[in-house]
Amino acid sequence: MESTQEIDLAYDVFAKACPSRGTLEHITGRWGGLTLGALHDGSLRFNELRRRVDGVSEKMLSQTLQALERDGLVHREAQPTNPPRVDYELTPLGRGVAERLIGLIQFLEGRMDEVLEARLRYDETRGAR
Amino acid sequence: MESTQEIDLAYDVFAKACPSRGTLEHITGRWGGLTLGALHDGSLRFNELRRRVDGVSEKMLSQTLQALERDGLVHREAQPTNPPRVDYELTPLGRGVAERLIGLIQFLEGRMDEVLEARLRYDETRGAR
DNA sequence: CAGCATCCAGCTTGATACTG
DNA sequence: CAGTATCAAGCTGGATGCTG
Repeated sequence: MESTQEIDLAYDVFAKACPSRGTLEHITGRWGGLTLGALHDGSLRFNELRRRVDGVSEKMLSQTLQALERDGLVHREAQPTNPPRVDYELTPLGRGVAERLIGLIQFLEGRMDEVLEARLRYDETRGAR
Repeated sequence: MESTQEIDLAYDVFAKACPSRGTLEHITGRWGGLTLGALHDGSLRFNELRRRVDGVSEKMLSQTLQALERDGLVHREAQPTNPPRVDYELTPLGRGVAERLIGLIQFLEGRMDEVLEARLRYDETRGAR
């Protein structure tokens, strides 16, 4: 198990020591944001989540959920039934993070026309090879 | 030059097609956020940026800046002097993104005590092996 | 169903060397 | 100074097979 590797290199965010760096990577990483987004609508079971975060492998979903749970952003509720049932939901902290992340995403989506336009200009200028 | 690979797999953010996905990765990626953060304080030259975003290689900084410029988040101003002088600064769009990103980061930093506490609890419970 | 362990391909990154 | 080109190494993530 090499999940929680916590590399945490020697750089930081704004020239200040940044202990949140690791957590931030769990949030903004490949699957973290998608997972938080999916859970923002409500509690979900493992395989529901897997379908919701389309494209994630069970390995990555598992790793992602463990990281988020460890950081206190997601709560894991396991019923010892058979077959097992495990529900995941955002903690209050996780909701705060998810909302801000969604805010960023929606801001961006609202301006994608600007982005696309900028890309066209850029590609015309330099993409000319 | 393999920079703008734009893989853009078949998944999306909230079960909706998500064209902003690529840009979001530039923003939240390894160096994108750091770079936006550094530029939030004002215009910087390449090597100033390199020192500010401590740990970044010139290759990665170059790639990151190109991606952000292409997305219209960063403006590049090159003086054809000798030695050359190139200044980078956020565009209005970039500032909007940077502010939201910083908001997220500061929210997180303000609650790192909760995160750290959650980790302790988690490690006690499961880290017990 | 809900995961864990292993294998390994390929992308990402960092070092290094070079250009204008 | 401001990059580009090339290359090796290492981590990331997907596929697969197995457990409870």
